[in-house]
Amino acid sequence: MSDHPSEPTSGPGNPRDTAAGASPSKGSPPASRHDPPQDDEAKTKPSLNFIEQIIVDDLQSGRFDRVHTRFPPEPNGYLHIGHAKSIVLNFTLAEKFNGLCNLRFDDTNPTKEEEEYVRAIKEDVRWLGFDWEDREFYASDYFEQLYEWAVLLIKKGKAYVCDLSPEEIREYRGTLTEPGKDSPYRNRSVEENLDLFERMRRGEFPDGSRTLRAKIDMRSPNLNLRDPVMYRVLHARHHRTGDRWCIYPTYDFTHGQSDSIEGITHSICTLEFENHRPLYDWYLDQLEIYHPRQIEFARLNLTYTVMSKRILLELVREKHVDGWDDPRMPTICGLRRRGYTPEAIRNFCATIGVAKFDSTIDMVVLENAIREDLNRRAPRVMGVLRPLKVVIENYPEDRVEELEAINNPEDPSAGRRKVPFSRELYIERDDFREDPPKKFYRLAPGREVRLRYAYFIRCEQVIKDEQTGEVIELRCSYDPATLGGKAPDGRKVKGTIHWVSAPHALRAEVRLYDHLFSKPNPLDVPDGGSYLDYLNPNSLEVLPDCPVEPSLSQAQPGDRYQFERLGYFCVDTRDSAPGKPVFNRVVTLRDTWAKIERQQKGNARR
RNA sequence: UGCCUGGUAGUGUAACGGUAGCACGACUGACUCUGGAUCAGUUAGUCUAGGUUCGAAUCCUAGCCGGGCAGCCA
Repeated sequence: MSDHPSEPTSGPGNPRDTAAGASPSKGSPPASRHDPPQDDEAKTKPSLNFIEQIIVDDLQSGRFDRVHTRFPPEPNGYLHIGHAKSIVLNFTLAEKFNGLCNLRFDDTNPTKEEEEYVRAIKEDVRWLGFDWEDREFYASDYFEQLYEWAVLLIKKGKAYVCDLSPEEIREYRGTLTEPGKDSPYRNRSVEENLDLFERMRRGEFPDGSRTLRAKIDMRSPNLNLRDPVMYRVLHARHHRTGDRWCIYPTYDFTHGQSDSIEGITHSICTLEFENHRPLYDWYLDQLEIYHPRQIEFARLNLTYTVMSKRILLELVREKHVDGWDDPRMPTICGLRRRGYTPEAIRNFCATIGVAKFDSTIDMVVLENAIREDLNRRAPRVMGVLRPLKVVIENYPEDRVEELEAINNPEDPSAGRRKVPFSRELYIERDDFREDPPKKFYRLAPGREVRLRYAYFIRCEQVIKDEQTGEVIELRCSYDPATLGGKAPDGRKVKGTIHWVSAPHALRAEVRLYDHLFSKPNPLDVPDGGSYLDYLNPNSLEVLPDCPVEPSLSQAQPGDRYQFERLGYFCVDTRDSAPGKPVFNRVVTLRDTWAKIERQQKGNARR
């Protein structure tokens, strides 16, 4: 990622020495020898997003002379596509301006965080293609420093130990429209506060009995400034610090200082922290340490899914999906298992842009991103999802031809392969209609179509199940002169369909996915309802036994293919077995016929 | 009723006081051994009302509408 001279980074326990001495208001950052960003690039490339614009301005004005960002997840769940937006933003911002981006875990709540999430988050960020080098940090590494800073604020008379219960704190806080009132413990002496806070650390008090609070302003119109809690008593084992602590700093007392310690220049975060910025600034000012600049952007929303970690957790715990990596989940690992590529996700993040306006991206934009990527790189194969048997009556019983097929028309270097052809084939049920509607170009009684890479065939006879009337087999004839798909007499066929030779077919399980939710915004529920009411009952369809061309016996877990005319499919990394592959449908191909059919039905109804 | 914040085609996103552009979608058409891909074209927008200005999406004022905030979550 970075081929430039490495930045003198600060590590945990090694706060920049310049930090404490820096003028707090200007927050003059530690010097670095980086070239300022290329102004010409900024000018020749006029379309900067608003964050890039701010950075360019900061660099020009001299507020900063380098760019250092960070991606700060809490390890309390798996990353989702919304996090991808933030990851891509932070890492590419650093890249564009020749700077650095840290990975920092904001692990200040031991009751919700786990080592497993840390592992998974690192895997996902790496998979997306980003490298934080040796800059893997943890807010928990700063606990001792944070404690000292808390003591400093007590000594300055800017923090106090409060004995109010959680309920009382809420009552004293006031409401959105009414001011709060001072805690009765607000004016304890510095000595008493110091003593109490130390004893909090020593574990003398039970959970929830006392807090350390900043002494700011109980009448502030910004509720975050009404004496916010800095430390709470929590006798919980932390995944990294073990039992070393029984008091933990709140996120608000941690985040800004962590960015400061790491010498972050631009702290990119989501909109809901806008109201917290004055508080972060207050801490930084009181502590007289280096100021990063916080910039808020709108988080990603996508139609037909949810981005809330809480809800995602619920879907997993209540088994509405098959784990965090269920291919229907918007998680990075879910998308990965589904068959999405990192490139597609990064392109997606690049195209959706970044702004302060709360917006919802249509799921088709994500789908288009993977289509575009896989169209370029996925080898084509033939597979039949819902087989209908075809017997070519004038084709010799024991004859087998090896026909040549193109692996990827978008990429000549992908080469060609042989596909066996014989008298008995499977075609897609959808490719036959006994009573074809207008504009249906495929097979019907008496009609001729082309079998891809093979011959023209004509449907001579339809065989049905006597009981049910269901079409079970087609009797066809082929024209030997049309091998390769062209008729010497110049006659044309409108349709080309895919097929698999029945005796040669490999059998595969295919999993068809659709939106997890049936409603564009599943969170938009009437009173008494739940997003669960909108879970799409058809989000997964399993086809256990699909004939696919024999070359697929070589497919490895994670391999992606285009099943011609159907969509892109990825060999499942969990359930696929040699000789019995399992394919996940990543996304369908654009389906013009389906659209026409929908319109026809729509018109009929009118 | 408080504070913060935002509003540009259907959906996103540019335009930095000087011709409202781009992408996706939708709709046409061309091409095609994938009804895929590709190519060409059409469609449609500055929340409202005032003001400043030769000129306003951009600056000012008022209004309207949306989002966030009352965890010892992040």
